[in-house]
Amino acid sequence: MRSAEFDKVAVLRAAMQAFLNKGYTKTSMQDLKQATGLHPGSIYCAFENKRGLLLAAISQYNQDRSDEFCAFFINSDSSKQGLETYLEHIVEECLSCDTSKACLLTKALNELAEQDDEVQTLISQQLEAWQAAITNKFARAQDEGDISDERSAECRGRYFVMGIYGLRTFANTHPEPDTLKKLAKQLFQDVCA
Amino acid sequence: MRSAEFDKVAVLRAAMQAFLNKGYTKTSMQDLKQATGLHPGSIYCAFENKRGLLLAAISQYNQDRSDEFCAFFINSDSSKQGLETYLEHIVEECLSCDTSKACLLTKALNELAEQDDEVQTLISQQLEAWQAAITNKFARAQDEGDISDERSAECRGRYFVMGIYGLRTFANTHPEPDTLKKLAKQLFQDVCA
DNA sequence: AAAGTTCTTGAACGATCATTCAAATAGGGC
DNA sequence: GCCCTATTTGAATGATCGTTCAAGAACTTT
Repeated sequence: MRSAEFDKVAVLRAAMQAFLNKGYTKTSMQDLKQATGLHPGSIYCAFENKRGLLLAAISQYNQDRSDEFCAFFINSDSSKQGLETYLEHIVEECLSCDTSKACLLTKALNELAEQDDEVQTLISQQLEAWQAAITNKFARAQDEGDISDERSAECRGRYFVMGIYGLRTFANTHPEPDTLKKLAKQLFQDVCA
Repeated sequence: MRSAEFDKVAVLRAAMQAFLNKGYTKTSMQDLKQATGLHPGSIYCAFENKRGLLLAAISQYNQDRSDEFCAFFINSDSSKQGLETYLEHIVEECLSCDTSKACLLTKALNELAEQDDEVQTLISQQLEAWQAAITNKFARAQDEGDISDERSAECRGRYFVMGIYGLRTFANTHPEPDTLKKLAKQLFQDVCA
């Protein structure tokens, strides 16, 4: 038995960057070859086809983002504070120059949802899990006494997620730090009220 | 002199539907031929190329949406009420089955912004004009005494636009009427507070 | 009604795409 | 150290893409 020579995680991270830069359809196998360092045959051997590479890259992206999210809460005893810092982190991400400011999940969902049910289902499940994780933090914050029980955690989680979607789209045409920070501040204030 | 035989506006509306269904890149000239009824040569004669057709379709889309927006305020003496009805209309649009629930401007911006500066500029200007129109209605509502002057109309306009972006994206994974209506209700309450 | 000009038609073009495959290469088991 | 098997390689393939263009059709003018 001979094992593959490449680092699968590194390849997937390179592929997700390529897909983020140009979108799935416009990213050619040549682009992917250059980005990942893998020849077409190797990609087909490891991921079946271009679409398989996208699915694997999406899963890796979700894993990375999930880990990143959790990191905001491991050394914090205030869930509310963690959520606020997380939101500030997203704003910073929107302000960064590179194209990673978009979310691969929503980007791929917008591009492929209507023509690929499997991609649609996979991404929907991952976005649902992300929303559930956020909702869970709101419930924690309520337990910790930092947020009132007047509105449910589910309600707040949905609104927070909607706000992040909106912020990301808004940042496409208004990448000004002050504007985005002010919007995020207001969003957080409203979602905690 | 012989005039063209086709109805330009009807062709552009058909083209925008095609672009909304599959996205710009994945909409082939064959798709456009079928959608518009125009043969490739005629499209190139009238719009120079596929990209020219997209630009014209985007402008037509913007025109249609602008007219639609204005209609919510012509027979109303309450700008606040008009904005609320407009938001409800957007929610209904998100809930409709067809693919027109997405916005062609944001969809095209997401797909093409990073590789086509002219598309990026055109769409940004139109989104900016849309936001300015909304901001103007908030200023009117303040003049009419229905909304306080505590926060500026610009601030409220930005937040409202951000919320609509978020609602549209959220609807992709959660097309449930009750959820969306509740989110929109909360959004309107927050933006008017 | 005939001529002239413009629009329409759709086959043909080169380019590029995702994908395949047979040859070359290199590690694991004996 | 040698064979076997799995991986890597990259040129070749067929399909599809946007685009072009020459011929035919139709409207306008005289």
